[in-house]
Amino acid sequence: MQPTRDRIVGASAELLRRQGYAATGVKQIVAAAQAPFGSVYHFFPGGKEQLAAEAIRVSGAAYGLLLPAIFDPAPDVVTATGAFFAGAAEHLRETDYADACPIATVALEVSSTHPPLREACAEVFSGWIAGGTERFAAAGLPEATARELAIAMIAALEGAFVLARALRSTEPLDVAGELIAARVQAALERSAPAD
Amino acid sequence: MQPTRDRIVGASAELLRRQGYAATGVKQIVAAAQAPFGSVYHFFPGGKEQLAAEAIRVSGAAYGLLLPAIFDPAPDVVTATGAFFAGAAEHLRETDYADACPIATVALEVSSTHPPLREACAEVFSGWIAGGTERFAAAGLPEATARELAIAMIAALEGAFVLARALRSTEPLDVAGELIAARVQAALERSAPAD
DNA sequence: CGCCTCCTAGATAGATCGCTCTAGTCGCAC
DNA sequence: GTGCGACTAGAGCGATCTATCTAGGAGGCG
Repeated sequence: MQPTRDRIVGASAELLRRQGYAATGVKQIVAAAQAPFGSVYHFFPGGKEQLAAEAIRVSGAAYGLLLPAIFDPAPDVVTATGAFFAGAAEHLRETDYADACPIATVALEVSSTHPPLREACAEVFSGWIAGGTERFAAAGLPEATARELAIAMIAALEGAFVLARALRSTEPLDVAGELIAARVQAALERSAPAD
Repeated sequence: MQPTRDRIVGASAELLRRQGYAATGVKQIVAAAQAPFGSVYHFFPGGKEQLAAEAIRVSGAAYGLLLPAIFDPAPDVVTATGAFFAGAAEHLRETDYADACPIATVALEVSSTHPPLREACAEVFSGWIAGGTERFAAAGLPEATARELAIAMIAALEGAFVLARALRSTEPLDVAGELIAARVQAALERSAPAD
């Protein structure tokens, strides 16, 4: 079994992803993690907030690894972009529309009320944007265009997740994925017309 | 002063938008609405959940009115699309990144835990999609294309809100707005090449 | 062996949660 | 005036929340 601390962080990340910060109790976390209650405050003297901040950073970093995992082995960035959305749609369907973005729920919930958690979310998003920018730039796009596409891709994914979970349909993910992939293609053609 | 019932719904909508469902207490709602506690359970025998469902529907419908308000007087749909995102960005800045989508926070929070609230959110989103489809179709686009653009527009807006609130920047809204407007333009050119 | 540190274990405090309940006020119909 | 329904008003219930507290077990080191 994983060490207690890791189990606590892992269980927190999963619960935060599904139900958000306020609705997730410390008791619920320790029950899911099969950990003693006191251990939470031993490892995280800052309490629930510190634990949530770490869970956000850890699960955000883990989710960010999907970028290289999907983009690097793909034949081209357009295919990779499409696969990115398709994979998200599949995972969402498999988990009965529960597992979308690991941090978006918390991000919206706490942005105006818990500055440390907002900052943790901001760091994660910035990391994703940097990762996406890197991939698009590696495909030959100018830095500024690459960054815009990365932001647009992540925004489209997040928004499609919102619609998909509420509507219980992957249509938004399909539509958004196609649109972003088309945009990436168009940008590539524009930046290197004589391919 | 507005009737008590309306003040309760209004205060609920505002608090739900900013902090979500779980973090918003009934006591906090009546304090903000300057209403007696008992009135909540007089008007909403279903309790907090029923109240939240109505607040979602009301504020969702109100937000949906932005679509005709912006699209109908605009010279063309491309300009309107841009203005839609620009207006959202301005409002977000004005409220110190507190007021974004009135229902997205709740939508993510409750989609897997409170079916009646998920359904209320789904109805609102469906209404917005229908409204957007109508506008794009009126501009001459085929029904299917219009619907895809409407979904993409709303998804991009929602996702940009998530990023913007966390990052405390309107850059995602600017980028997403430009991308969607360009996509609308491209669709128009494709469907009526000999303008 | 004794000692120290790290971690487990959970009882418990104090505040807050959603909600119920009773009592009272107000305006309108007759 | 009298009666009635609609609404106001908030005390208080049981449950649950986060966080603290004390006590003990496990293992390394002298």
